[in-house]
Amino acid sequence: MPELPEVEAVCKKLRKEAVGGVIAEAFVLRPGSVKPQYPADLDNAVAKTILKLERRGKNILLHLSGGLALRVHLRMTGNLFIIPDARFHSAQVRVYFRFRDGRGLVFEDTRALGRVTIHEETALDGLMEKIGIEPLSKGFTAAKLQSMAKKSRKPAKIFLMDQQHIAGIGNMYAAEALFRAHINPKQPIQAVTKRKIEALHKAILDVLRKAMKDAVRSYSKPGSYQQMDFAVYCRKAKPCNVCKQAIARIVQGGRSTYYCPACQR
DNA sequence: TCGATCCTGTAG
DNA sequence: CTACAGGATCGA
Repeated sequence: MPELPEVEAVCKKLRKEAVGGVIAEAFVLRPGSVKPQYPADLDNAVAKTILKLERRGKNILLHLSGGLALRVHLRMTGNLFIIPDARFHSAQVRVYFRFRDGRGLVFEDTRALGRVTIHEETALDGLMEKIGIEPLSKGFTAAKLQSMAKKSRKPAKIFLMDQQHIAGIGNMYAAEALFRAHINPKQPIQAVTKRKIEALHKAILDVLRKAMKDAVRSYSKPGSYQQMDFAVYCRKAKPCNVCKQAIARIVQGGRSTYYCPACQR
């Protein structure tokens, strides 16, 4: 489930507990979770201190001493958190680090689609260059969105989910933002009117900020993501809150898209 | 830009 | 049993 707000919530919680931690040992319980690297590469984290933790799009970056950084991507079902004793971790944990003080930094991931990789800081910069603008940053203005939209012929929904344009928006919040802005997900983003692009800009901010509050709240208990009240997402055939028309489900880029055919023309 | 792929779990 | 799940990447 994690999109930007959920990943941000994970980071907030983790930052307090993990920064300053010294890694004593790395354990790869599922080799696939560290691909395309070798499990042994994570051993390079041993004896390093976690200096700083940040989020970039949906990536969690743990900067270590010695010019290295861990990159964690939660994908669909991942979660990253601290446990008091590294020895007592759940069966779903794919990778974990034991701190010198005995605590565990664990990467739990039911579907095992997520990844934990280690990089030289310089190499990481290269990877992160491809990630688009942070939607909650100052630079993300309606004008900026407009200028990006003008250059893309992608359907609006696909455009929003493309991490190279805007970082951190996934399937749920893309659908919700488009609904609020009355934009048809199939419409080429290029062809969306300036007025609607402005509405979309506001919708993105509103949806993400709202979800951020929910996500932070829900993280008092680890392991579960809060869901906001969705207007269209996962509401196939249910009546639209605004016009009572049945919410439609279509497939775009192999993913479900939910929208109101009446409100989003 | 489409489809396959990486995985497991759950709902119908 | 099949369909579907909030993501990203790769090759055709």
